[in-house]
Amino acid sequence: MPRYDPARIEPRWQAYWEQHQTFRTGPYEPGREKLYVLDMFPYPSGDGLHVGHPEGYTATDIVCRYRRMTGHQVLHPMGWDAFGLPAEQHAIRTGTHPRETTYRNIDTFRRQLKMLGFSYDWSREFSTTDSDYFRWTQWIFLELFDTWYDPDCEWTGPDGRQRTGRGRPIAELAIPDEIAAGGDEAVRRYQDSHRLAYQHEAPVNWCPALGTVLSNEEVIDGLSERGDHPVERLPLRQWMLAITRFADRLLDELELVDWPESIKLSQRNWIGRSTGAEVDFYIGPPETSTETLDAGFASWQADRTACGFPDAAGPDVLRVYTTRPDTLFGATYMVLAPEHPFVDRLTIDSQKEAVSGYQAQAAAKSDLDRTDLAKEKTGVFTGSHAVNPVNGSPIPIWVADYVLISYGTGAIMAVPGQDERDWEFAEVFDLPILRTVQAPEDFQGKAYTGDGPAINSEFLDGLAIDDAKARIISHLDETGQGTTPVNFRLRDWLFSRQHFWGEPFPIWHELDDEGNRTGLMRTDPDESLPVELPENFDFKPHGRPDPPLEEAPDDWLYRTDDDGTRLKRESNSMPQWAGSCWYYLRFADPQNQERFVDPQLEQNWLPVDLYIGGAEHAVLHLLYARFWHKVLFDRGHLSTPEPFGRLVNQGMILGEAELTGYRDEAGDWVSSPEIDTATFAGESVSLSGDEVEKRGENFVLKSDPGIVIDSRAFKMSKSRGNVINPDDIVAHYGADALRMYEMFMGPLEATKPWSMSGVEGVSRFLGRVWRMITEERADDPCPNRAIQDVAADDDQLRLLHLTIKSVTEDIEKLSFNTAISRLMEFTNAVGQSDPRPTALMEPFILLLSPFAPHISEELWNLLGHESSLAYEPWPEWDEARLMTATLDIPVQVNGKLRGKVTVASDADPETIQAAAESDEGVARHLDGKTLVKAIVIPGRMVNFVVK
RNA sequence: GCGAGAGUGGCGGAAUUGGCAGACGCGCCAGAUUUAGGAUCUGGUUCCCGAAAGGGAUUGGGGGUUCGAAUCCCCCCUCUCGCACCA
Repeated sequence: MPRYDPARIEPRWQAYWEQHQTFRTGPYEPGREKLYVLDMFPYPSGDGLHVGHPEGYTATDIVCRYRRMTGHQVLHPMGWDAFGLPAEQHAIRTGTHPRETTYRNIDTFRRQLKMLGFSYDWSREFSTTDSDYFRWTQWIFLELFDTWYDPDCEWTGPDGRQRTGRGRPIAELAIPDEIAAGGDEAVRRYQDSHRLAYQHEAPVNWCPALGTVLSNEEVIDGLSERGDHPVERLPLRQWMLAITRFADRLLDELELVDWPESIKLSQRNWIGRSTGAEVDFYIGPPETSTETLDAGFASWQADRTACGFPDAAGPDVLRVYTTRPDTLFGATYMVLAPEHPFVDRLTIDSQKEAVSGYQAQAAAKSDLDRTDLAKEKTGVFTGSHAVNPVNGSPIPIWVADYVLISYGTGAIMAVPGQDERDWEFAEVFDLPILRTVQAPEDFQGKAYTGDGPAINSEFLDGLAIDDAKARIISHLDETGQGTTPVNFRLRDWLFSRQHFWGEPFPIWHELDDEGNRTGLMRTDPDESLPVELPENFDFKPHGRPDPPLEEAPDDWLYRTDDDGTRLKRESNSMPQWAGSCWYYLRFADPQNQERFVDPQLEQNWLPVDLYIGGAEHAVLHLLYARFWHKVLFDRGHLSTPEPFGRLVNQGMILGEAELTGYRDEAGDWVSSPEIDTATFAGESVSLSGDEVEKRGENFVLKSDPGIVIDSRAFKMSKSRGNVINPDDIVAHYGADALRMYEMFMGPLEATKPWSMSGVEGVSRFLGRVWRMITEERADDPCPNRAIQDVAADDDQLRLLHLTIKSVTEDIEKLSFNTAISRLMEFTNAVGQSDPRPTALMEPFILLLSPFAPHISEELWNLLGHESSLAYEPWPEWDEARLMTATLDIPVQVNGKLRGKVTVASDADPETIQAAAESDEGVARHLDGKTLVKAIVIPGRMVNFVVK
């Protein structure tokens, strides 16, 4: 008597699929519709799969299985984003090589995914840590290194779209004569300064106690997350990628993709394009004092009017960026970021101590501390002044950390009258405030940032903001004191890490006689790639901020080139993002030894048609991947301008809902809204469902209904102890039940709480399906004797066709929860009927198969089919079969439902109205009233309006 | 603070896009089967009044448009998720 036993049938079909290579994508067939469906690249962590993974993976699997049955050629690969810190930290703790840990974790992940029955083409699997893969990651880095961005290049891509601006080979960069005159080395340095991959000093979080560099997330309040050790900010030579050069392209071409608006918006905000003005404030040549400042101003202005606004700010001016040039007359002081190069020079002797102290303080703070915690504005006066270019008045120059060196020019003109931050600062330090926009009479606040006529602004007075901006910009332009650049919030991408477990850079630094870097570089030739990580060396922290690879064996770290130049290998490694930036390309051609992807295969399979993953990658991964894609596109390696067509974010799965009550120190219950979580010192008590009841909006304690109880679901976390392990669910209920439950929980994109009894519900459904098809009481598996080759009746056929239609349409909408409920309705209706026509059961199994493939294969097989149903044609529905002879039509009187009438489905309005009026329940409500209007919508409803 | 999304039974969620609110599942209640438990099957289950027939209320709250609103418009409240001194 075989019951539904997933533990028996699931491994069997998994083995069958593997043996028969059922889901291997064959050679691309021209003319047949293709579908490339991709899951976001998982990091194979040591904890194994969590229940969030199967959510997206099941969704994509359903689409793929469905599309194979509709005749599409489907590309559905899986691989591993396996470089990264956890394996390295594990290695430092245990001495196990990260490679070993990584490949062991991959084995676990692969086993778990196979256990869930996903239809990946495993022959395409790879890991970012495979040298055969990172060889091409390094090659792409060399392409970036070999590319400069020509903002003026007008061209039409293979996609037919016209663009201005293109990444071009560095050899095509025009060398100015004065550079060429400086010789070969000058030319090389000039080229290096234009490459998309370049070097730059950038601060890192150096923790001397741990002897390692930490990421921003690992630093909390200036202390290390592990061990609370102090963290310093140190400038270090780093690699940067000039993603900002592509900012406009990344922004504009968002219109080419089918992504959720919210994700597009996040990207737009992250790129943060703003147009404003750069304005130069005269400070005089070095050594100018406040007394002598005035003297040079007039002649400087005259020079500028004659020569115009220079590209680079000279030593005699402070250049600021502002989006509100119309408020220039209200600029009553200036502020420099503590890191601004002019700070030292502008600080007068008596202020030196205060200023350098302030700079040191700012350097110690992380970016987070400087923003989040700095409620009260801080700063120091340099003692120097600059001249406001529109009215010639000297204004003080301050240093404050509310101005960031990395945005705009690192200096601002402060307009406290129209800027809240500047107002706050002016209040603290008692600086003058001048309103230059007329606030409305009822305006109560401090700084006024709204629109209004300009005041106290001479030739701008009376103009609204936009007009005033235009007017002042043309004035600044004419006098050579300002210009209108575009600014981005987006920064260039810090592309190096001081870690061992990442891709090495294919870069060599030239050394001088003393063994110091000259700043000149050479690259590893393409054919010598990959650059492997060194073997046999201790990757433990060596106690200095520079990368662990600095301690690599000399034969890895040094060599002498043919011309006798001593070279030292780049010792930084690439960040984890690198490998995930292009993996979707490699899947189209994973074994290619000649290229990163064959151009024909790229054209065949790209772009990704459906990309599903968590919203945590809304900005960075998607932006970085788009950036690399565009560089490769510009360089002629790709035919598609965007990597991902349709993007869907799966929602988070929370832990099971919890009911929590609170008791104070005395042990008395306290209502949850009365509790201030920050100060509450009592205990929280977990309650069961029968201890509480619903009263109005809230849950309250049954024993004391005055006490309000918290009811909510929390994010799964080890510390909360509410983590669900997919292995346990599979062991208990089977993979099909887990897959179906995760799809049945609610809409794919919604955040939703886990429910163990929900899993049981779905598992019971699979049991009903099993009994509908099989004879449970027989000793060996055999079809249920109610299943017979008889004709289905009209009602059954209507239900079948309705189910086919709904399930098909729901899958296409990714509305899996409603598709499953349709399948349930079907079994509820025919699961007990006898006989059960084969012609009903077989299409049903096919409809079920994308969701619960194992049980479906088993039942299909039981009904006498020799081979897998994976490529059976998907059932089709017949609209004519959906029609019924009669329809129940609701009848309303004054909008309230008062009855229902059954009429022929093709009845005309008069017939329907007559039937409605004669309905007993309706007639009662019409009786004695005047009929004002009758609305009859055939096939839908009737509404009588009466008085 | 700014931005986005969401508020529907005891719970997760449906609702053809303006036309029978609560599909489907969980939970609960009753019945059948069973020595019993489990499993299974059948029926019921938004709330209130009522023995019933029936009636009333109801999609976070308030207002509006409409014959008709969960759905469209305005105001407010709550929750979740991003971003956060970007000049």
